[in-house]
Amino acid sequence: MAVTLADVAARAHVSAATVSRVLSGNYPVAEDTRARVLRAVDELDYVVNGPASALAAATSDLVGVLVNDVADPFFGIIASAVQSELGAGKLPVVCNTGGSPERELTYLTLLLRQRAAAVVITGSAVEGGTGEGGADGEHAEAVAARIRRLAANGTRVVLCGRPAAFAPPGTALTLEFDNTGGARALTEHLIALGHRRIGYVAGPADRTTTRHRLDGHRAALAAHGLDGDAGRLTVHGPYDRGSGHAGALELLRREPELTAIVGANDTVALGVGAALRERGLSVPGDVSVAGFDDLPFSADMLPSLTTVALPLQEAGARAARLALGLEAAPAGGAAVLPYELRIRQSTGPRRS
Amino acid sequence: MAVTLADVAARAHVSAATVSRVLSGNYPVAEDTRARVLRAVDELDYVVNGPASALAAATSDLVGVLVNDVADPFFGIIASAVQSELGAGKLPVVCNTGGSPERELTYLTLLLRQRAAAVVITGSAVEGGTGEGGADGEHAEAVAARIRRLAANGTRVVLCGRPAAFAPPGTALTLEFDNTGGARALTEHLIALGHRRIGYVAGPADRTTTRHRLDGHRAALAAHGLDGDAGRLTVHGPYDRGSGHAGALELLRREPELTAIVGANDTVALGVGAALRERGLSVPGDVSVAGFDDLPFSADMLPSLTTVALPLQEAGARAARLALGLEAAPAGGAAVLPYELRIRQSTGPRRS
DNA sequence: TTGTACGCGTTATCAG
DNA sequence: CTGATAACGCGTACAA
Repeated sequence: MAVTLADVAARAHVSAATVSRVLSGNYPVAEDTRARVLRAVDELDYVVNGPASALAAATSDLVGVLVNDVADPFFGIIASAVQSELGAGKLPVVCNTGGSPERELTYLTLLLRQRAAAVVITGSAVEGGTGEGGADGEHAEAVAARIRRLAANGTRVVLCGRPAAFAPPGTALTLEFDNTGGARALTEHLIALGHRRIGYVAGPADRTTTRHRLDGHRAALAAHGLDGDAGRLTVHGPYDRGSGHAGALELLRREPELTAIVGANDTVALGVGAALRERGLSVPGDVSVAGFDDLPFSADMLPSLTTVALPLQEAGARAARLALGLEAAPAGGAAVLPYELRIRQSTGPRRS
Repeated sequence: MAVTLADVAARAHVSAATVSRVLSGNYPVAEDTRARVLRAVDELDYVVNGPASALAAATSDLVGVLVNDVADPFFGIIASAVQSELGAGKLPVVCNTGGSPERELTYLTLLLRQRAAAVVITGSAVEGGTGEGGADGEHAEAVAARIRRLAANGTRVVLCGRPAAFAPPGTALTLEFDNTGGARALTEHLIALGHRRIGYVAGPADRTTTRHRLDGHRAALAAHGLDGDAGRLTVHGPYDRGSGHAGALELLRREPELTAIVGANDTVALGVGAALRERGLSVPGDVSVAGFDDLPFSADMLPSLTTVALPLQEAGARAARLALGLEAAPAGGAAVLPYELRIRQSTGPRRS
């Protein structure tokens, strides 16, 4: 890695400054000079020193992408879309936080250290104990502080799937999913099918996404006077298959007359379905099952899963464009992305 | 971002060099001095300038991870494992190459520019037209050249799921999957069940993984004198659901008497199953179906999918350790990871 | 349009 | 164990 700007400059008989300008492309340079420089670059197989230019320019071409876990298709799809939209030139630094605010903080600091050009924070936030919908837990405060600092440094911050309230006003752009609307539509669908005792296997109680989806579910129930039992018919657990399995069993224990179970997401619904099968219950004959997210495999389940589709890909791509400043900020700095109810075979009329 | 090493030094009444040593931790510093420095760091909320230190130290703490597409669980799982094993401090730069050698080259160059500490290259390679098992296409040459340069720069290179032949000798460590062995075992399983006419929906013809899996399949067939028809009973396509769907239909057209179809991977098998159902064929009653990779959803399909499990997580974690130099290199610089045949419900005795 | 010269914030070498 | 000081390689006012 011996060849530097100076070497190229010498070979092209120009100054280092000129080479820099040719490579940056943001400054007028005579055509023949440029050609000479480019040839020298090629002949020497010169590769820019990223850290050096980042130091001098005070910004790198790294873009941080915080996700719970890339192995989870929900995040994998978003991360993939971000990365694709970034195009060559920008490099996505994908960080698994596992949903832990501490690790979020750690990575945000690391990204701050790298002078990242932008940061996309995906996934739900952990809510503080006291606030309701606000961002006032101590961790939320710390994360907000980091975001403020990032923004002050010129790093663009985009929240994707997290309420705008979790970043100080004016420091970030936000893309939210309509979790409440989707959940409500889903439960309305079940109620329309005649279901009255509907179980809900929710995510961890302290996540915003969990609460929003639950809010939508409860709103639908309340609209039909069915919310009296809501507390008893709700169990919490992580957003995984095991939680759906255990949750379904627990719900059935609490209320054998259940005719429908909603999973906090598709993966949970998968576990719910498996538990039901083990119990000898048919889906949707005995019990209807529904999920959320519409991950790729959901349509291929048997029976295919009724769920709520979220524009994950679009969200990621748009987040990337916002992060690069290629797209105008949405009005008010935040946009809500639409959901789409996907009624498939796992839900049907209530058993008589 | 005004606060620098010098500011901290001033506050702690020491030199910048001392602060640097305290923060790097790789140099003896008096206990009280260290405490004073640490306090100053804390009080000023100092954050190291990554690019600056990368420039001075000639290496960053970025680790490149090249994958086909993180949205694909196969790669998502590996990437996630790499990232988790990296721990805080190292940042994973995840690059989607879409399997394209050009983009692989582009990202490798970008990583070279960043002075990445290490690079993990996952996924199969594209084979040159002339060679057989070698790495002599022009693209392969170019990629090899980049790898050589990376290695020369001190960047550790780890190939994960790609033959060692695709990196110049001594420049990279390799973790390979036993695709051939797994494929052979899978087809042996089908043959043992009585199947004689077995279709195969393979991946793109020019990928090493495709060839290796096909080799294993053919070897099993040959061992039982069933390879006469192999060419006719094989179709190629991308590693996706649509390919499995179309492939199954085409195979059925070519040979209506087919009693089993193997997909190049689980996603392809999903498509195969869907096509079969549409044709009114039952699985495994009429036709047995098998996949490869054992992705998370495979066990939950109905019928659950017989497949070959690969230690994706372990591979990613180990690749990360090799990349960090935390684990001794395997003998000969390359290790082959074991597969595990997972016999489930999608395969059964040949219909009579 | 091109060259000069300095600064970016760290690390590492070399004294002390 | 600690302090100067010289790189590290590039961007960019400023000058020509």
